[in-house]
Amino acid sequence: MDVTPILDPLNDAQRAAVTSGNAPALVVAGAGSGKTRVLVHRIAWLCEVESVSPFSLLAVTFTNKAAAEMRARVESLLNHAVGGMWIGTFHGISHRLLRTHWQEAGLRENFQVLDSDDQLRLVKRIIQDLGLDDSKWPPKQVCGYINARKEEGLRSGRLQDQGDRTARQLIRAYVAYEQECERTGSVDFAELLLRSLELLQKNAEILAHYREKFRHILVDEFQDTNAIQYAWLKTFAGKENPVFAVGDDDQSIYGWRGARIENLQNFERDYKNTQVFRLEQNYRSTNTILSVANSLIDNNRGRMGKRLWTDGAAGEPVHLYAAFNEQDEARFVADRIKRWVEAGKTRRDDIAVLYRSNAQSRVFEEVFISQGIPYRVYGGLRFFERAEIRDALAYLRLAKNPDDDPSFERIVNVPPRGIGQRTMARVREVAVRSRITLWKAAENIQQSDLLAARAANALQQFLQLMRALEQDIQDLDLAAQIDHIIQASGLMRHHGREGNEKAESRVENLQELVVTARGFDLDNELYADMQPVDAFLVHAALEAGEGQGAQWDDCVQLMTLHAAKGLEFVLVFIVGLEEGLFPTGMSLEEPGRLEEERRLCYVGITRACQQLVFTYAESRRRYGTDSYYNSPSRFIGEMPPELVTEVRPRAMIATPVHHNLKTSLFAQDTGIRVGDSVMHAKFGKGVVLDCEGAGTSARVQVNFEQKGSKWLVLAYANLAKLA
DNA sequence: ATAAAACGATTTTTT
DNA sequence: ATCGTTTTAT
Repeated sequence: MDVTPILDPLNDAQRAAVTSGNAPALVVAGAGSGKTRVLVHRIAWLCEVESVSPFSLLAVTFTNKAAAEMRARVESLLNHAVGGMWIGTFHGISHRLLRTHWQEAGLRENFQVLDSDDQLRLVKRIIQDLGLDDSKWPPKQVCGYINARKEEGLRSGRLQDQGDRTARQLIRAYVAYEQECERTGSVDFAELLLRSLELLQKNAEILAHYREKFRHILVDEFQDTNAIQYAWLKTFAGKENPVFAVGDDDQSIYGWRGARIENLQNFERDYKNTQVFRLEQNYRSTNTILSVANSLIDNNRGRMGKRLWTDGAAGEPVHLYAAFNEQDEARFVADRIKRWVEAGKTRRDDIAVLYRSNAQSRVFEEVFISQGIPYRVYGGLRFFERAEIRDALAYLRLAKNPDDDPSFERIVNVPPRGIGQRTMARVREVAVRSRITLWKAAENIQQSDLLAARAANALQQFLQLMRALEQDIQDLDLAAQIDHIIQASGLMRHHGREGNEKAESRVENLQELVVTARGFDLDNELYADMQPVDAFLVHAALEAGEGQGAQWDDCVQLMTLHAAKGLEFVLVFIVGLEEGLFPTGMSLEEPGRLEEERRLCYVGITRACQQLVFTYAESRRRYGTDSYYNSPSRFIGEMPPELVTEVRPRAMIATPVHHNLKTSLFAQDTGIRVGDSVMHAKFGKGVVLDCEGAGTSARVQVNFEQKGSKWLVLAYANLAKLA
């Protein structure tokens, strides 16, 4: 057995972890220390050297992306596919367990997954049905309450109000919510975990089977596990199967959504004979950047203790720029970016601008557009979260299963077909009273005189449409089914009719859905034994897809600090480093919250490979009002002053200059810029008023002589420039 | 059913 | 300021 490829690329600490014995192992892996590499090589080591079958491995991650990357890297290292190995997210694996053991789990065979949007809709309705005022009981908060209880493993039946009136109503809502989920066969994200945990706890045979099966359990990002995920892992492990957990307490930034850093800190106590490995050698950043990071994070208490080091170069000092206001801040960043790119030091996509809150991206976008810097903003709605996509999938679901109430609710009047709130209230009433689904209620209600003729007729039409859809798609493949549905349901016509550019993008998204379905890869352990349609629907529910379809060519990356975790860039700007913004004002009351902000800053710093730049603005407009005399973030003061150089690139005081003339970066490709006269095949002659975005998403606003002002996607518009 | 007007929230986000 | 949601008016 040649172990060279497995062990050679590793340093001593990594190798010790990878080759450790059968005991529980905790790998405290600093930023950029090769955490994924250790997991991947550990798997390879177990398979190749310890002769552990891939079928005996369970590897758990938080995101689909991480799971996919791990699988790809294992396969590339081993040089063959590892089909039987369970690599997936907590939710994906739980889902698979529940599909396999739906009976024992007390579910129906075709139970469906509610994503957060579905869940919120349901909770909204329940609050209404309970006669609660939704301004006093915000659905989001009730949702949060339910999820938090589930994540603590608490079902509604076990909760007591203890005379607390608020708690009483929340519990009422939780009870009703659980009943609705039961009635409709729905399982939300937290339920996937809780239900699969209960499945194992209540079924000795099933538990024994999986404990026998999974001899090794590997977990990524262990510091992000919540209470239920921790219990879930512990249940799989039992006494016999070692857990190999990798994580970094200093990068725990999701405490606010239930992640428990203590899970990492208490690992040794919970698992006897744990071996702890520390990965402290960093392969990403300069020594200066690491010193700044180390020094900052030293201000946190109760750390497991870790000090990053590198045998690489010292690197440039970190730069700090005190901006006059947020425009000045963005202009400074744009200026620096231009200099780096023009000097040929990096590509633009190796540059990131990191901020605390999404709202901060705006000013950067405006300035980047005016300066012709292509950029990409992360975040926002992802593909499967878009309303039109969800509508289309709801049609598909309902056609397959008329008893799918959430889907029924969603599309019964989309596009509008005269089935309003009044009609639906009646249908719901019948459904609840007779304990039947909405579909059956809608069928039955025809025989009663509960509905006016017009409403009854509209409802009848809808039922017929769905029956026809079900018939029509029976013999089609997945992509053809979706194609047929978006046409025959009227969704396509509905969006096509509007003609504005938002509607146009919805039409494009629907077309893209067909393409996505065509390219859908069923070949995944987690979709074993499923029909393509069902697998696709699960895929849509469990994986929201990329934020922005295609990776555009060479764009500066704009994202929140949270979104940056796990990524690296040659040049990193951390902007908005002001007290009250970062750390955010809301974190100041609780010391624990402030420490999480500090870890967030640490995460940001350790994204940088070569150069790190901090900025803050002395005055900034937020929520429509200006704040003046902002103090620099305390985090700056917690770094070694000799490593942080304050820069003043402009001798003069920056006067905000309002250039409304936007010079366009697309000028390079098309020669089109603001103010030009252009010709369009359909709309005729017009003048370019505005532009935004970059690359394939670049759009221009054109004022046409005949048709008025329109936004057009440059890539599709085929504009000809007039002399 | 559609559009205008009023209202309200506004840290971070995956599944 | 701005965006999404809900209410109200046509």
